[in-house]
Amino acid sequence: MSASSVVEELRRAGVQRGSLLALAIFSEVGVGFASPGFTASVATSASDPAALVQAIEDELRPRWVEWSGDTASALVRAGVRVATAWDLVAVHRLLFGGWRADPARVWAQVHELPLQTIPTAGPRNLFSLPSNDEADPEGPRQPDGHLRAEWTAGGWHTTPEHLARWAQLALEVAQRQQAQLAQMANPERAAATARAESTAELLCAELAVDGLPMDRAIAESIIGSIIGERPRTEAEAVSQRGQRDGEVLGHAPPGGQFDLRSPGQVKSLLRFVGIEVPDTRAWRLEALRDRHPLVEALLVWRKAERVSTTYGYGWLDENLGASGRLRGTWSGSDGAAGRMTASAGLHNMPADMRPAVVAEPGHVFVRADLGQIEPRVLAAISGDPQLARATQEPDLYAPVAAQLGVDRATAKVAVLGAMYGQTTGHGAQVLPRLRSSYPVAMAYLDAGDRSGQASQDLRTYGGRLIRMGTSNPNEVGEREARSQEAARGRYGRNALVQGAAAELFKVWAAIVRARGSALDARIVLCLHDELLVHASADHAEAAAQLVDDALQEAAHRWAPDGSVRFVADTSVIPRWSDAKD
DNA sequence: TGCGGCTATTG
DNA sequence: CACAATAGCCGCAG
Repeated sequence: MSASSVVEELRRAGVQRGSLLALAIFSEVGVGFASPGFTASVATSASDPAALVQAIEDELRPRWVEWSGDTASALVRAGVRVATAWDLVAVHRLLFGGWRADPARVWAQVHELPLQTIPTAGPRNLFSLPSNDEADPEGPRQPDGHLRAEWTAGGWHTTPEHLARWAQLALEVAQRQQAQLAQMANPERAAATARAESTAELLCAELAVDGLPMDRAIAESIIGSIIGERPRTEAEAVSQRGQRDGEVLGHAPPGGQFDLRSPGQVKSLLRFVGIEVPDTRAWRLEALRDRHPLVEALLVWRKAERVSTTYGYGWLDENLGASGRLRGTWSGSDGAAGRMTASAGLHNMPADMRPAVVAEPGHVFVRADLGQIEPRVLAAISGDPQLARATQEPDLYAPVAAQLGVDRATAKVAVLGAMYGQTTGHGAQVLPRLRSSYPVAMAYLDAGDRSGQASQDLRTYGGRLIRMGTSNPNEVGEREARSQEAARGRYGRNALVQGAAAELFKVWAAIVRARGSALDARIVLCLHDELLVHASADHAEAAAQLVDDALQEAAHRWAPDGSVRFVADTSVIPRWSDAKD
């Protein structure tokens, strides 16, 4: 079947820009499509699945319904980047919270079926229940409504017809998800979040394939300056290690046997030289630098050990490809509040390594980071008019400090402390003034705190469910229980802010991704409040403008009332580490 | 072998 | 060491 005839059939079936078109693709077998009232499948032997998807994208630009980011990854690897998607896993996590989102679970929860009765995989023809579809006893549904284990276990997609059925099921899930989103407190906003979260999955698939441009020679020279040349043999590695250890142990009295990698033994070692500490964390040792030369040596050792074990030659070998791209796995909505996460050190690369992140020849980075995103987000989601007024200033903490009658540093720790749930220290002393100046914002945070303490689930501004796990009061003592309750309160309080910030960030990233494709400007790193865009030097200014414009558009779409201002610090630089402006 | 504790790195 | 994350090694239980 030719690509053009498939496109024509889909067009006749009413598929157009933005309409749901479910996709199931398995390159060895073929591809299945499903839209309302229309299903099709094409075998790989008859047509290249990726080329077919590309043709449909070019002609119709539907919103592709995909079971998960795996589909997007397969497409990107095949060179196809679609504009929009409806990612069932991403929307499932939005609706129901949590992390687990295998097809059987996604299906069950959206159909309000009990999770306990999800069938577990078994031998194919043993104990398998008949389908509840009499016309199709081999079909995917059991009489109890669950998907049959054979259909969810994987490895079954052996024919194009199976893929078409799988696409049909995806479409049904998407429609049910949309119906559930429509019942939420703010249906339009929840649907918008679902679309942005789905697009984030597309972006994650692209980030994983594209990687972060990194100069291996520079990276190796930075590593070399901290831990020395790359060892050529195992013996050399052992000797280098021993030498590093010796630099510290040389300050200790002779005869002792201490493993510097064991916190307990480091504590003993410090006691040997007359220093007693409850733990050996760097910030604590920092203050004791002058007490004994061993402390300084230990701090230097720790830094080198970190590079040696985590961000050293092994790290480069494992994650930096021959093409000069650092690649990790990306997750679009991870953890407590749905932030993006990445492996391979992409989110926690030491600042010392960042000079090695260099744009390719003829290219630059557009680096943009959001200023004070969390308090600005708090102003928006809580609707606090006084805090919203403060966001009009480029430095939000200046008007807050004036309002509270304290210096800027105090205002900052107070605001951050309020969002984190801090109850002691310098910032907390200003809490009463914060409450009287910004009562709406503070009430919003307190409500999140109370829900958390009571183990009641929360929803973010964009509609993401924050599940509050219930603890077992019988298993812990009274004091421990109270401390856990307080921790849940801080968790709930912060998840509302952090989660909403993640939602705004993804809307921003999605717009940059969409607008940037025309300039061939590509996002190569997402870092919670920072975007790194790799662009041709010829289009540097246009790309920078695009990133700034995208933020204003994102803010307008995400919080249309417009009372809160969002600001980005944007610069065009050859290296990630280069100074702003 | 798996897991909690400790530590360091980042936003 | 407030909130979140990834990741390595040690020590201990099974």
